[in-house]
Amino acid sequence: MVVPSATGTEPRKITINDVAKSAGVSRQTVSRALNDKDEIDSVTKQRVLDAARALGYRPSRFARGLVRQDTMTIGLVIPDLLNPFFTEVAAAALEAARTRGWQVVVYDTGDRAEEELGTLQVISSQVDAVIGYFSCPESELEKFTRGMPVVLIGREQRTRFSAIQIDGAAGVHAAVAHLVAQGHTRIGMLDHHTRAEPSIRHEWFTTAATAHGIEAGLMVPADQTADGGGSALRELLADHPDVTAVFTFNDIIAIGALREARRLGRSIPQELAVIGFDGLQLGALVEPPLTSVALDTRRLGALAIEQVARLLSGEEALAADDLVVRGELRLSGSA
Amino acid sequence: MVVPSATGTEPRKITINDVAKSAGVSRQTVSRALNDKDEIDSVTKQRVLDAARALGYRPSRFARGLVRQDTMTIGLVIPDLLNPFFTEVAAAALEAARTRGWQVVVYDTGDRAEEELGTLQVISSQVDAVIGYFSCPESELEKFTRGMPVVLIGREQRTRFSAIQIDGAAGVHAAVAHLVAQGHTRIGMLDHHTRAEPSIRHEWFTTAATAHGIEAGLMVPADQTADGGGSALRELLADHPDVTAVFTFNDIIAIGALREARRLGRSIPQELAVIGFDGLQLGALVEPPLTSVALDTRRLGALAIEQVARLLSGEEALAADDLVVRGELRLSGSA
DNA sequence: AGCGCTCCCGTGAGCGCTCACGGGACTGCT
DNA sequence: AGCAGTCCCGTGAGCGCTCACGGGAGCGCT
Repeated sequence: MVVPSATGTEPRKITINDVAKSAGVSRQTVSRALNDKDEIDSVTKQRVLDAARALGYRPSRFARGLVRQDTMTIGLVIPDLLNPFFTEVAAAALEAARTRGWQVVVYDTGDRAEEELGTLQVISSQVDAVIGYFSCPESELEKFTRGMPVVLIGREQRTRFSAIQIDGAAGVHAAVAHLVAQGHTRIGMLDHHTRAEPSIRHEWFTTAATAHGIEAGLMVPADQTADGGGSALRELLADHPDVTAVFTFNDIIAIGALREARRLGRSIPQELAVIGFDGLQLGALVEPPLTSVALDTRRLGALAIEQVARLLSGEEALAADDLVVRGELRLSGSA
Repeated sequence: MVVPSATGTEPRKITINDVAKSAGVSRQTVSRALNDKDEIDSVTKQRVLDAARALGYRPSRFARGLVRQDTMTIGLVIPDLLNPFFTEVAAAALEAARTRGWQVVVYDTGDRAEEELGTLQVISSQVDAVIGYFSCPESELEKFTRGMPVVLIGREQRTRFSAIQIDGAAGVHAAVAHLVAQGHTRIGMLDHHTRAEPSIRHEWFTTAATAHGIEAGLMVPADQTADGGGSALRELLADHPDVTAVFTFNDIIAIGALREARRLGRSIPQELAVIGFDGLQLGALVEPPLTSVALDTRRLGALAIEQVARLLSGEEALAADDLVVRGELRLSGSA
């Protein structure tokens, strides 16, 4: 019952030897009691357990980990846990890791690319592998992860690392096809506000659009927030009032656009159809529910963990072609 | 450049001694090179670094942790990362932990109370402290966390553990006051669907309601989902068509109610005012934006980490009265 | 009595690393 | 030449734990 808390004085760590001495046995016997091993008398075992409890003993995970090489800890690095997409990815990774009994240390870089390197440096000496969504150049990544399995998420270009690729080409094509079938001919896109070049999702959009013989130049960059989506939509409609449908970089932007459309008095989907990307659960909460090119985030997490497992065990790693999550059009109320 | 991956054969761990041998120095010199210590020639240092890289050496966190007692890892146990409230709590805790250079291992029990014990058992030998939202009885908690600092979140009754208390009394009072000021007299509540007794939030509501001289008996239990909120609202309105305002257990339920109200053709807030609880960021995404009794989740996370720090260092712990996060009415479009 | 067996328990070794110390080689000074 | 001082580098010890082994005590059997 008495848990001796360190009261300002030297909180010397209680070791297995202290317990052994207190119980009048050897450290090995203590170890046996604690780990539920066989070769121990049940009376002795209870005595040891009591002593351990009385002293407030807790085994050192370091010492144990040093001798038993079984605990696996992987680091999950994401830009922003509050971004629902990454929340879903994280939840999926946690779930997949749990089935293997792995620990997951989560690092949120707060959308600051410069934090990535610091995080990576810390991480590199704390985990057995890394799963993450990085924006820093590959060379930097490589520098801090020497010899450690790394699985990237949503990295567009092929790298020397494993990467779970997100392929939305077919899904976006289906989305545009759907809009065209509904009679839309003027379709805009609210892209992600990247520095220079448009996103790969924009590429998918333009290919799909031209394949359907419609103009694909109606693009406005948007901040990756609901507000960003809203103002981008306003901007788009101001320049091109004849636009009747928009495809967005992701669901957050789409939801912002949805909200803005309502404020502008445009009914959805009659006067403006909206299709997002990601397929967040969140999309079902807004009204009307969001049509989206959905990603299977659970599969994404499972794939990442699976690949880490293979890299770690030296098994044959999954080929790049198997590490793909494809977007799939999920029809709902907004288009 | 060559990173010798374990190719099916015995993936023997490369130790500091291997690097030392390869570089023709002692292990201590290797340690010096890797840890950026002083007493080493820069040429030697480079040679060691090259050797380490060539061998794909990565220091063992266990061995390092065993001798340097500085890395702190805390476990964060939450029922469901996909529940936005817990996402915010987790993000806040991560942020607060980061400023201290602590690692955070996240465990998602998937809303299954029986998982809590298993998780706790694993956790108890893997982290230095636990922050979590548990539903299991205190006695069970105690059994698995002997001698380990534990900080609970939102635990209603006082326990022998530290707990960050959520006090919504004043906020809920303000919410009811606001509704009354708007002329509402028939105010319902969509409570959390607990087993037996109503939630403490419901208590706050009834006290606030009776204080304003209005009937507080209009309660319907709801699943903690948007759909749950929707059907609970439908049920409430079916039984009591004269209800013009609802207070909900949390924002998710409120958002579901909002959606359902729209479907029923009730305009918000004119024909139905809705006030939620939690103050999720999510509330700003729906239309109209949600009025809510908001919790400062960042403060919640910071408090939890702060308390853990004190428990860990043996400093004087924060008193229960300081470990309170108070709900505050945040007015928005829905009421 | 002697053997083998089971049931407990303890001892040495070692996991991979860092800390404290010691000591050689070289410099510059008296 | 002799000495202190600086700059490197290596050696023992030990962090706290588990594994492999050895061995004593007690039993029943031939």
